Amino acid sequence: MQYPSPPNQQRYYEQVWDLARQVPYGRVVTYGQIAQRISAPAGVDPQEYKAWSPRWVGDAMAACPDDVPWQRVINAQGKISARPGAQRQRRLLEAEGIVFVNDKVDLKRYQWPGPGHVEEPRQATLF
DNA sequence: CGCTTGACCGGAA
DNA sequence: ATTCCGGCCAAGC
Repeated sequence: MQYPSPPNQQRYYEQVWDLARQVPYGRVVTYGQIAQRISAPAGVDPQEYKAWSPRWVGDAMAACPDDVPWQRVINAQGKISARPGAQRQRRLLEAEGIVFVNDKVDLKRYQWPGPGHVEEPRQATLF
């Protein structure tokens, strides 16, 4: 497949890394989510930005500095994108307390920002 | 130089 | 639920 890159790629990547660094321990974000939080670079058609930016975020993550918690960025299906190293990513997330069911995490529960975890339905404590 | 190859996503079939 | 499709640049070999 063939796809465009952002103008000023390096600066775009840095914006991605800055956002990724804000994801707390035990939480995840999606590529598209990070892309949405970065405004389309000047000269990029909004429609085109919407189409390609999630991939750009993926490209940025592939080249991220060591201080970025790269393991917390996953795809919009709640899965780890296939590649060599995917298994290591899963281990790191599990070590943060994240549970995988059928190779997928519950985004409602772990996606950041958000509540952080879904309270179990609890019966009112009766006296 | 000319290939090849990419951490994605949403809508349609 | 699953597969297919469009989106059309730049780094590395």
